[in-house]
Amino acid sequence: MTPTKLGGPIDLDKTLLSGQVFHWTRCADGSWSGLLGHEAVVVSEKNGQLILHQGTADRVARYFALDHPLEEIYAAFPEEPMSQSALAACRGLRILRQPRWECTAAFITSSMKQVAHIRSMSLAIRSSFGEAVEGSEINAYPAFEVLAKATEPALRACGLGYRAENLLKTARLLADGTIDLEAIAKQPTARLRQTLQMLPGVGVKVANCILLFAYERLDAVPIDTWIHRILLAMRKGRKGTPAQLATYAHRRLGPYAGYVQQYLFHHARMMKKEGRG
DNA sequence: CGCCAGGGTCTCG
DNA sequence: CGAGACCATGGC
Repeated sequence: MTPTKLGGPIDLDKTLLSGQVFHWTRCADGSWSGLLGHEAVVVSEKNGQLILHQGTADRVARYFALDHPLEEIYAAFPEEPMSQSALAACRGLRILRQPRWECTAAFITSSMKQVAHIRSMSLAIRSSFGEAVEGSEINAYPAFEVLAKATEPALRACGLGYRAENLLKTARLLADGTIDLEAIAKQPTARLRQTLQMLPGVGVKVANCILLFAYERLDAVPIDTWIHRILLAMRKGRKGTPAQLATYAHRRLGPYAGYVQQYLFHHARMMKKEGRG
């Protein structure tokens, strides 16, 4: 197809390398290939604009959240120095709108894992259980109905370790209709967080990742080890319970706290990578 | 090689 | 309620 300009501004590398999604692959020419469900997509970036090379324009534009009002979001960033330097370093990073199940499954496997290994687990699960997609190197993420029929050893063979049991139990809860990831989207955030935490392997941190990345709750703040350290630094080392830290994050990071959090997270990781050379 | 990773859950005091 | 142990695996 003829390359089409979809809009922007966007920083594609930062968006796809910031640890919110794990299956995209950067090609030698700088373009990115990935999947939206069962559709193969190829995109690139030119002058801060998203260029579509393969895929359905409106679906891709929605996935990359080109409608998020970045300037309004940036205006709501805290004046606080760490947030401002993260903003300066990560302009154009967008929070994607991911498929619910795929995002839920990926973050169930994420506990005590580095981003690189979450990716390898995702690819292994796709390879073992997913359907082939024409025009794509990788398979689609398997539906929960498919994983519900898998075995724990088969999931462990994908590198999941103790997380295999959680993913399997969650897939079975969804397959038997106990929870409907689409129907619960209309719940208010606090209740939706509680509902998600009914899934095995989903605690408050993973629930907040799912809220932010798959349910458009841009004020949700996942507090992992990185954000934990950053919040403690903002509080000048003053400690507190997880709930107190969450309340602090909410108040301090503002109405788009999830966006601020993602910029802080990505910026901190990139700084460490630079430090290693 | 030893440390730590986008944690959750259960048990104990 | 809060702290600690335990859970597998791989990158660095």
